[in-house]
Amino acid sequence: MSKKASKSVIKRLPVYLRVLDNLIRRDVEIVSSRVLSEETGFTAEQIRKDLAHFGAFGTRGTGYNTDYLRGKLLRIIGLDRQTKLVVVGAGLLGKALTRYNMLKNPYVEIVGIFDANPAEAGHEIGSLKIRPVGEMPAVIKEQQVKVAMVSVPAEFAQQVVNDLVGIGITAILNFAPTKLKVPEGVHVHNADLTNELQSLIYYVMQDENKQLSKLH
Amino acid sequence: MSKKASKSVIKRLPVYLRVLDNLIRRDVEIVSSRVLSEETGFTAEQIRKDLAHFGAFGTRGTGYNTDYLRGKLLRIIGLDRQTKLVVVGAGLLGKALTRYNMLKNPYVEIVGIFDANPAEAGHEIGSLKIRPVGEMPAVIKEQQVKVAMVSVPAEFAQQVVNDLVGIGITAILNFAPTKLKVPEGVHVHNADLTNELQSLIYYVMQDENKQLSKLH
DNA sequence: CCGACTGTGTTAATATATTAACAAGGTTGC
DNA sequence: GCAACCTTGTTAATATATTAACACAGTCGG
Repeated sequence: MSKKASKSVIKRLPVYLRVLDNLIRRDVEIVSSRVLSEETGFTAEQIRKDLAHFGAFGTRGTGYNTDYLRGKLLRIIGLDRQTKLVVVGAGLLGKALTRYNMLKNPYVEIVGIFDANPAEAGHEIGSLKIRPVGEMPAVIKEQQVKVAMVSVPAEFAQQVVNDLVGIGITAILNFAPTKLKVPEGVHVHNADLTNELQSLIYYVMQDENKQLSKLH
Repeated sequence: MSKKASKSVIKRLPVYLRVLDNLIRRDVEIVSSRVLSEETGFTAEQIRKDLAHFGAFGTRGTGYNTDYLRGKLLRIIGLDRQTKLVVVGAGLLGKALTRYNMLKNPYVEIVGIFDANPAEAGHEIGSLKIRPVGEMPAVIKEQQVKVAMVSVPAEFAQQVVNDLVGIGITAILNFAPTKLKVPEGVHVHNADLTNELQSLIYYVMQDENKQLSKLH
């Protein structure tokens, strides 16, 4: 354990958490790194090493107690208390993100979804009303929200983010296909869906070229 | 150049492409690795190295011709011909993905969006009608589609993917929060939006803990 | 045409991440 | 309570990725 965990490790923790949630739902009480490997796609060695960064959570000869490990992971990631967040941009993607997290992600609480288009305001997603962006600062300040998901068109993203940072947001999950400039200390994770698709296409094309060259 | 490019490099190529598209739209003809660095967030050294994997595309003392480099990147990624793809699952996310790519991603052509729910069938996204999944095999086979985006609920994802692979799909962008089992040779990229959010929260909590410990 | 400058492409050095190997701890059956 | 068997946690070896350094090629002003 001890020395700080690297980015790659942190990215895998939520995967472990999800698998544990599923195992617990199926009343599995003990799990080995090998089974976790099958469920996650990462190697068993890597999983053991990842977990060892934060402590010794398993029992030699047996494996990991699912419930106990889940609790530890929640604490490590910081999900042991519900994180409040807002969604900016109530297009199809913003709505999808909001509804999905409300229904399926118990570790976060969406306290507001906002849109610049007044026509959207008033529409409901689950029990949550879409509100005009003008009301956003008050909500974020009052509830001391730190995390925002941004799903506005690329051309508005930087301005929106400037505003968010100005009223106390320190972490942004950015779905707009654009590089955001933020002050030191503000975290931005980019979730550019087009990039994922395009790099996937690279591998498809590699295969096709390989097939073609075999014909010679 | 020569020896094959690594995954990390491939993931950055679409970012370069997007930035180049933007520069060309603004009639910028020449760009240096330093400017690309500002626009992408990657270091200039890394950008030069990435591009050098595939050839020498720049001019020393000057920089890169935007139009020329864009053409090279398209060819490298495999986007020089429109890639056909299907979307399976016409929930909010599936609709968002479909509409976004139809409007903003000229490098792919969505040839069908399918949903198991008959109530969805007939609804239109842009000019594309949502169709029942029963019609999916015919479309994929006739048009020889190789790439699919899967945005169905997690519990159906594996079955859907089995079907897709059976009718010729070799690359899948998976939005369902589940590990997919696929035969050798089929590419799966996972775009789990919850994971991104949760690892972001990790960093927020790290900061907050740091703040707290400062008070002592 | 020459010297100062700019920015690429390549090679070397460093850091990060993954894989492998194994010792130590724990369990189970007899 | 001992022997055979598991599975973790740790340390060592390997591979990948990033950063730094710089030689080389081209431009520009005079």
